[in-house]
Amino acid sequence: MKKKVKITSIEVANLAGVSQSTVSRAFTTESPVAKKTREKVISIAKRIGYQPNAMARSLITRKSNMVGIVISNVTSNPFYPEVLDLLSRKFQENGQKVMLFVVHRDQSLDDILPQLLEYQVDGILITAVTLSSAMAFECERWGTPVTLFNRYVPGSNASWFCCDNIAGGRTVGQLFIDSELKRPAYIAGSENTSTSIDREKGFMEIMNENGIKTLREVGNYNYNDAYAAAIQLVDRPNPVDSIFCSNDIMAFGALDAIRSGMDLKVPEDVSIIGFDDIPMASWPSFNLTTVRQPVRRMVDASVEDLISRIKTPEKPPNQKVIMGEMIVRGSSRIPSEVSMS
Amino acid sequence: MKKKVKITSIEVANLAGVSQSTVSRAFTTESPVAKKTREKVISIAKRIGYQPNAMARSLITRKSNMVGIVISNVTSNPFYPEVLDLLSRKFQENGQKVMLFVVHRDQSLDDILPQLLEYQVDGILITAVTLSSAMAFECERWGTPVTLFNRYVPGSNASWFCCDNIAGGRTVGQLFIDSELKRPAYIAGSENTSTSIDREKGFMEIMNENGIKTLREVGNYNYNDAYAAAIQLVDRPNPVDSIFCSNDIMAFGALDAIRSGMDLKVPEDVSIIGFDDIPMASWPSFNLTTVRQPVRRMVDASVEDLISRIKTPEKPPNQKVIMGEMIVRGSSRIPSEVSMS
DNA sequence: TTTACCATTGCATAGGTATGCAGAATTATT
DNA sequence: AATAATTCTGCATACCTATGCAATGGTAAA
Repeated sequence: MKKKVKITSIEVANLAGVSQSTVSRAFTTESPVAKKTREKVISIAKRIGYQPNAMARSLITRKSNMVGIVISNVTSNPFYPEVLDLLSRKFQENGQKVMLFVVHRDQSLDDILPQLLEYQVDGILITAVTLSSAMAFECERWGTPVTLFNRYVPGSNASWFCCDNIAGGRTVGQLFIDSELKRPAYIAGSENTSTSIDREKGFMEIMNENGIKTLREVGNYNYNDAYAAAIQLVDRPNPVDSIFCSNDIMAFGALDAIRSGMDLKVPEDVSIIGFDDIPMASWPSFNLTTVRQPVRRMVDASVEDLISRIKTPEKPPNQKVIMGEMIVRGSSRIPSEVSMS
Repeated sequence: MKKKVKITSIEVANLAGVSQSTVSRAFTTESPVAKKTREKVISIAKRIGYQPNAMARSLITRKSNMVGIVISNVTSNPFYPEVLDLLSRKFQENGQKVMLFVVHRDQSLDDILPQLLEYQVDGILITAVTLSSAMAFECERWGTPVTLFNRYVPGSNASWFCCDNIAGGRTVGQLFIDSELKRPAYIAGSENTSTSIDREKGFMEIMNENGIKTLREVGNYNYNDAYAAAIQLVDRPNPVDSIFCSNDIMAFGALDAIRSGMDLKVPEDVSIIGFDDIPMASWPSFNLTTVRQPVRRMVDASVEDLISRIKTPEKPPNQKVIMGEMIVRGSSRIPSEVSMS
């Protein structure tokens, strides 16, 4: 339909009566060009619809101004769309384009990272996905900085920023104990994720310290599995009186299971606490007590880290744990005055 | 920390004792290379960690194998993360990388499209964002095909694929009428979106045909505004008995407003119907009657259209409307036998 | 054995921009 | 007005890979 002729800087140069170099310089802010010349070039460029070719530029500057974002669980947990939104916005503000990969369970990072490296991304941000140390090494060899969001890799020199999941788990446990709940349970997310493992660890620590036996089910970070798990925990001889779910979505599943499925009351019969504090948690239907992840700060820290390591490759990686905040709403019993020491 | 030396095809060539051309050909499936040579090259490449530079390749082939996805509402409506997930997966399956832009209300497409064109994307897919005809023209001039998902631009020659929003609105209206509801209302999304306008149009058509007066509020496609709007509609002398919300998230807001806010019953006092059928709609807490958008088919159609127009630029654009499906659940009164003709 | 033919390979160049260096044009200095 | 100091500009080249064309080698046909 249309002439597929790409307009190059040379044509602009010819029309403006200058050299190609000058056109190039006109489009680079710091380059030395007479103000008048630049204006002429820019105006002609606009008229004929010229735009610099980022590929050619990247080839020579060795900077693509692209970062790779690898993410998963975008549909199963509303927390991650929010993360993606914030990440993407922040990268844009810093002049970085985003190459996105949404990973599914049937895919491995090992197939995705090479594609990112092939496109010369300046850095890679990985969230909700576990990075193998082999791949971490591959990126290191390639000289591309990697930052993990809410995951970590022990051996590597990737940066990472996590919510303090262990502390979060402890806080929840402590709240249950202060509320004199005696039969707690934990519904795990996906078994091999550090987030679920750490939240469980903190929670169980507190329970062990207080000599309280704790049940455990697996909800795979999704609503339906958590719904079923909650039924298991309650529909038994010695039902639990409190459930800590490793994320909010599962907490909703548990809530619905307890209320609609079992026809019990929350928090009178069962206290339920989640993790994330996604926007829905504050909706009247759920009114969920939960641990708020400091998304903004985690995003800011991650992006700033990655960008600074792109600018200064010799910088060492950063690793930081950021505290969450307990948000008490109506789905959990409140500690009575008496029981508070 | 690391030597930032990029490994090029020339080094592989030297080590393998072949020319750079041969290395290049070894990495291109259809190129004529002796099987043995290719194996040697590949193995050496793997050993020293060589990967072709996609930028350089794109420069010469004039194909970036990247498409741009422009999206918004990623956090406010769970429908769009799902769309993004499916789109991204489908593009990946077709060997296209995705450059992502998440647009916010304070941003204009006019700033974003040039960035995509600068990076030589082979095509652009826009969803949840309105494209100005000026920008449509700009892409056309550049020779880059554009496909719209759930939006359309009257004048342009962009492709678009929409759910049949008018028909969806009519179906909802008809259901209310069959259920003998007499005081219906519509809660609009964002005023200037074609989706909200069309759903309203279909709904109002039916109401007008039946001579039923219909109230109207605006919910801006978000939970809180719809919550407030629903209160308005019910907390008044002559309260409504049925509400059609332009998407599911607003329907949840309306539900919570009616039940928690006003302490009324759904569907006994008020019937509520949404649009989208996001996964949450089937949760027991909501159990929402809604119009399911045929996401899969819309995604498949959009991606296939864009890819085919990338391969064959002279192909004319496609425009198609795809029917949704009414999913009846518990939030709406069911037509009695008697009232069915 | 000679000729024809096919499968591989290398050479040379193109794709569009950025940048060091040197020359040209302009301004400041005396 | 002449010279020195700046500011601009153009030339030539590099970035890395893909590909048309010609040359090479080898094999099959005669």
